[in-house]
Amino acid sequence: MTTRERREREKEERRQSILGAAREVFFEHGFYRATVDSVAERAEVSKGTVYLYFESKETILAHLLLEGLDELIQELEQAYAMDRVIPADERLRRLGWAYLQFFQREPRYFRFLTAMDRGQFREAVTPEVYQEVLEASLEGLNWAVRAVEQGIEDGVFDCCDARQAAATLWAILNGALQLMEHPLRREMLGVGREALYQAALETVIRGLRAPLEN
Amino acid sequence: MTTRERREREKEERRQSILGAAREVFFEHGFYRATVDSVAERAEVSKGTVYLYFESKETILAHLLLEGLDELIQELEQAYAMDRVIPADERLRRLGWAYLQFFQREPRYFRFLTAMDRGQFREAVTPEVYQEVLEASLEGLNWAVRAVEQGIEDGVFDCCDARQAAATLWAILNGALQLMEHPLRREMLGVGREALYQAALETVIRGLRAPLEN
DNA sequence: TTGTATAATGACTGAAAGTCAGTTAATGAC
DNA sequence: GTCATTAACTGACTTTCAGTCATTATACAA
Repeated sequence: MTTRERREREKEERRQSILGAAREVFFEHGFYRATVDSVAERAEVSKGTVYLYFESKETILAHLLLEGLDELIQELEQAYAMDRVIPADERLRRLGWAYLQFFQREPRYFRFLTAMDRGQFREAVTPEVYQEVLEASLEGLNWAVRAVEQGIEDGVFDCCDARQAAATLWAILNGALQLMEHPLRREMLGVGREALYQAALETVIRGLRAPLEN
Repeated sequence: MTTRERREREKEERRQSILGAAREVFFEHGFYRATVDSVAERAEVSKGTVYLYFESKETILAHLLLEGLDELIQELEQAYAMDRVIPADERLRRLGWAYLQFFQREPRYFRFLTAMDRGQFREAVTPEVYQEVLEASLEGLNWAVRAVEQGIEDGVFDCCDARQAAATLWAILNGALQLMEHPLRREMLGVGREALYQAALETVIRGLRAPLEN
C-alpha cells in the first residue's frame, strides 16, 4: 500500500510546514505577541488545521525547542572533541564556549527555553512533551559530566561528585546567560557580555581545580 | 488642610488593600491563573477601581515584587554583619545563604522575579516601574561587591574586578536557585536541593580564592 | 459512480484584560 | 440646609485570542 506511505509523508510535510511558519512568526514577534491565526496564515492553512497537528500554541513551541536543542547537543558533542586528548579543564572551557555561542547565535531559543518553566507552559503541554523537552535540555549536560569525570581521574579536578559539579557548571552558565541577555541589567552592572560569561566560566573551572582548603 | 491629608491616607490604604488582596490571590493561584476580577472581588472593590490604582495586572505584581525585594535586601544587610570582623569568604557564604533562605521561604517571589523578564511583563509595565524593580533586584548585589572588595584588599581573593566577581556570584546563585526550584529537573539530575546550592556557592568561593594558574 | 474515511475549514465560544460613560459620595461655599 | 464641584467608584462593554466543532471538501476503493 503505497498510498498510505505517501499520505504519511504528506502529513509530515504539512506538519513541518506549520512548524516552519511558526518559527518565522514566533521569531518575528516573540511567542507572546504571535497569534496562532498568523501562524496558520503564514502556513497557508486554517487555524483548525494547526490544531489538528498540535495540541496548543505551547506545543508548537515545544517542538521548535526540540529542534533547537538537537542542534545544540550536536554542537556540544563536537566541542567535546571525543577523538582528541585534551585536558579536562580545557574540555569544559570548550563546552562552555560552545554553549555560549549557540545561544548567542540563537538568543530566542534561550528565551523560549526559560519561558518553558512557566506554569502557563506546563499546563498547555502534555506531560510527555514536557518531559521530552526537559530531557533534551539536560542532554548536553552529559558531556560536561564526562569532562569532569575525566578531570577527577586525571587529578586535575578536586570534587567528589562529577554529576553535581556538572550541574553547578550548567547552573552558572545559565545564570550568566540570563544576565547577559538582559541589556538593562548588564548596563546597570557595568559588565560586558563576553567578559561576564568568561569570568563565570573561569571561576567555576578554577573552583573545580582548586584543592579543598580548610 | 487636614482633609487632604486624610484623603491621601485613605487612598494609600485602599492601594495597600488591593495589593494585599493581589498577594493572596497571586500566591494562591499563581500569577497566570489569577484574574484581575478575583483580585477586585477579594479587595471588595470593582475592577475599574483596581485599574484606578494600577495600570495593569503586571504592575500590581511589580509592586508586590518591590515589597518582597525590600525584605530581601534587609536580610542581606543583616547577613553582611557590618559591625563584625569576618573573613571575606565567610561573608560571601553568609550572603549566599541568606539569599537562599529568603527564596526558600518565599519561592513564589523567585518565580515572579524570573517571570518579570518576559516580554509580556515589560510591555505591560511603564519603563519607570520596570527600572525600579530591576534596581531593587540588583541592590543586594552591593553587599556582595563590598565583601569581594574586602577579600581582594585582604589578599584572600584573587580577581581583578569586584563588581564582575559579584555578578558572577549572583549569576550562579540564580542559576542554582532556578534549577533547585524545578523538582523534575532536579530529579533528572539526581542532585539534592541544598547540596546543589552549597556546591555552587563553594565552587565560586573557591574559584575566587584560588590563585590564577596558567 | 458512489460510499466511506480522512483532512481541512472558519464561524463560533469562552475567558480574561482593559475601558469609559455614567453614578455615587464627599467637601466646601453660601 | 442646599447646591455645586470635585474626586472616587462602578460594572457593563469592547477587544483580543486560544481553542472547538459542525460542516464541507477531497481522495480513495469497490
